[in-house]
Parts: sequence; C-alpha cells; structure tokens
Amino acid sequence: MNQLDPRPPSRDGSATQRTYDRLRNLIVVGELRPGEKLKIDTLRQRLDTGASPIREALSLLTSDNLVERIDQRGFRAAEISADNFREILGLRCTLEDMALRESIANATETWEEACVLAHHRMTRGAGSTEGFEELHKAFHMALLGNARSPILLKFCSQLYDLNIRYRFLAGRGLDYTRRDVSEEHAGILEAAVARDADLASERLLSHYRITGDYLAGLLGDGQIA
Amino acid sequence: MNQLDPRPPSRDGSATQRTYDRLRNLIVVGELRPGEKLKIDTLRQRLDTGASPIREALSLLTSDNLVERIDQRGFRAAEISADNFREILGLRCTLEDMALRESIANATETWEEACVLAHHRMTRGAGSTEGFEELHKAFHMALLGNARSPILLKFCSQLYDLNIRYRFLAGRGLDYTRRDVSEEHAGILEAAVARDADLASERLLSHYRITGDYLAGLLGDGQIA
DNA sequence: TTTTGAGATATTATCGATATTATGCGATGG
DNA sequence: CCATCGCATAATATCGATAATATCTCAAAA
Repeated sequence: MNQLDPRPPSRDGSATQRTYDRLRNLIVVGELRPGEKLKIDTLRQRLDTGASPIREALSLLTSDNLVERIDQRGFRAAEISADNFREILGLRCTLEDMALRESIANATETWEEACVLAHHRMTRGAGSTEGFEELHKAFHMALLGNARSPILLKFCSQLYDLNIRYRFLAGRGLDYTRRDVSEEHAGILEAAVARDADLASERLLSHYRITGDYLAGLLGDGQIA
Repeated sequence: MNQLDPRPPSRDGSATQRTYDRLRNLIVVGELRPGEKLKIDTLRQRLDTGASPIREALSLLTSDNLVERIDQRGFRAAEISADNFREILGLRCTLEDMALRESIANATETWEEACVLAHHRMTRGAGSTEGFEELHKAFHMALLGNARSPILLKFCSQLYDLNIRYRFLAGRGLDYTRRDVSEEHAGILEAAVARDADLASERLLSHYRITGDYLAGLLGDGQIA
C-alpha cells in the first residue's frame, strides 16, 4: 500500500516548481507583458496557489533575468530593449559555440542518437505551434548536451529562454514562416553528427543570427513593445 | 569567534536581502561545508529570522549554483569537485576575457579612475584578511565594469564567487602568501589603463590560471574536501 | 495652476501554524 | 539472522494572518 499510491509519484513535484514553470511560460510567451507589475495576490488568484510558492517562483525567475525585483516594491516582468536583445544574441553565439564544440569533442553514439531523435520529434511536432517550441528547445539543448559543463549549459538554457521571449513578443511563428528553418536545422544536425565542429558551429550561429538580425530590426523600428 | 558581519547594515532593510548576503557569505567562506544539509529551522535560529526569508534566500542561492535544492527534501550547500572547479576556471577565463575587452573598448576616463581607485583601496585593505576579499572582488569587477553587458557581468560575478569559494576551502590566504599578487594586480591595472586589451587580458588570465592550477592540484590530491 | 501633506488604501514582507512528506527505529515474519 | 512493514519522529512545503511599507487621493495653500 505504501508504494502503490496511484498518483503521488506521477503527480508533478512541488507547488513551487509548478508555479515556477507556469510563470516562466507566461512571461516567455508574452502573456505577462514586459514591465508589467506582478502582483502577488493577482497571481495567487490566477494560478490558484498560495503566496509562498509565488514569491519563491518569482525569486527564481529573478535569477533567470525574466523578472525584476524592485527594492521593496515587489516584482515586475523584465523590461525589453534593443540593447538587451543584442547582448543576449551575442552571448548566445559565444556560449553555444563553445558548448557545441565541446559537445562534439565528446561525441558518442548515444549523444548522436539523442540528437537525431530530438530532431525527429521536432519535425513531427512542427504542426502544433503549441508543443513545437518545447521540442525546438529540446533539439538545440540536445546538440549541446554532451558538453560536460553543467554551468555553461545552464547559461545557454537561460539565454535560450530570454531569446525566444523576443520571438514571441514579435508574434509567434512570424519568423519561422518566412524561411525554411527545417533546412537549417537539418544542416546543423548533419554537421554535428558528422563531427564537423567548425561547420556545425557556423551553421548554428548563422541560424541564430538570421533570426536575430531580423528581430533586432523590428526592435529598432519600435515594432516590438 | 564567529565574527559577526563587519558590515552588518547590508544597505537594504529587507530581511530577505540580509539573509541572502549572510548565507552566501557563510557558504563562500566555507563555514557551511560543501554538501552540508541546510535545515530551515537551524538557519532560522542561527540568523534569527523567519522561515520565509530563509527559503527565499536559499532559492536565490540555488540559481547562483551555491546551493542545491533536492526534490522535496530541502536544501544543501553545493558539492565541490575537481570537474566543477575546472569548469568554473575555464568559463571564468572565457567570459572575463570577453568582458575585459569590451570594457577596455568602451574605455572612458571615469572608468579608468574607478579602476585606479578600486586598486588603491584593495592595496590599502590588504592588511585585514576580512575586508580584503570584498575589495579584491570590487577591483576585478571594476576592470570589467565598463562592458555594457549586464548579463555577462552577472555571470562573471557569479563565477567569481564560485571560484573564491574554492580558495577559502583550501585555506584562506593560502595562495596569496606564496607569491606576489600585488605585482600581478598592478600589471593588470597598468595594461588596462593603457588600453592594451591583449596585454591586460593575457595578464588577467595568467593571474587566474596560476591560482587555478594550484588549487586544481590540491583538489586532485584530495586535499580539499 | 502647481505643490505639499495627511489620511486612506493597496501591496508587500514577514511571521506562526498546519498539513504533507521523508526518515529512522523497532517489531514481525521468513 | 536478515529483510520488510508499519509506526513514531523530524523536516519540509504550504497556507492564512499580521505588521510594515509604499502608493494614491484629495484638499488646502502658495
């Protein structure tokens, strides 16, 4: 009877974790707008949970640069700016280049298969806009995942989220319908599987910069706010 | 024995902020050992505050990689390992190199003066082991401080703390009495003020690697645990 | 019209208590 | 004698309430 409880193991962990995930998602997809005040009580109602998990989740998101804590005046969703976006893009290119090379340097068959699998799932899920972003991130992280650098990977993951937030703010799917990203993804995967670090990195960075420059343009025009 | 904060009025009145600062310090200087269970109630007594600020501070420290949160079993001080240290050292070299070059590229007289000032204060404070580390970090951050990259600087600051923790665990002052670091600091400052990015970066990284290799050796021998 | 300040309101930060969950120990059955 | 189960204990995660703090309103004075 002890271990046979039907739900506890499968049921998601703590309320804090759930709240953290949900809040992060709300901010990343732009449902909580940049600069918006995040009132504890409002969120408490909206997510149907207590104040403690909310506060803890907001604290964690502060460290992810998705939320800003203001003196003693509570929290707000992080502001956006062209400078901020450029910094994210630049750091991402540097850090992912590093991670990708290290990942390829440690290449194993297991890793290779994980990449192929993640890519397959991503292409499969391309239909539903909803789950796609999750799979897209999974693919990119799978590429880097063989780097034995947990801290570096954490940085990359954080930067990924910060970056994708701008894409959502610009309107979802906006950039992905304008060119054939599938082609780019396939190219990156191919180079990685071939253990060609230089080529893979070049393709990866180009992949980022194309989207990045486009978004930077929108930001400059004030079309994202 | 256990010296209370030399600067107890941690500027902000928030109990959370105070608790965060104090806990971080306790972990960095090794008073809370790597892997040690961090029981809420014990800390609550020790720091004389409520459970909420403790939890919030621990959450923040989790994001700094100084504390690990275990499923539903609370928190513990982050473990240490040779791999972890090597990763920190490597990342630090890469990121600080980047930040330093950007900082120098944006060089202004104000920044230059801030660096000189920070250096002066550090040499002045070299006597008291207590305040020195604070000033030492301030000097290093001042060098990087002109880079217009808040996220990058935040990463550098985090990595600095993670790194210095290993130095404390090896015994404070251990490495700083073995060679003339003042000389190294002066050299870095000189190159930075002269706007010579290549030279400054070379000296900075060498500064890190000398200490780093030494500590890596200790870790390998199992002399740090 | 603009500025200033007191009171009222809203919101946060913090505390104390409870319920949930893990852990350790001892008894029971193989 | 060893392994397993269940109970007692301890610790955590969460909630509800309170105290501290900021913000807003609006009237009065310059």
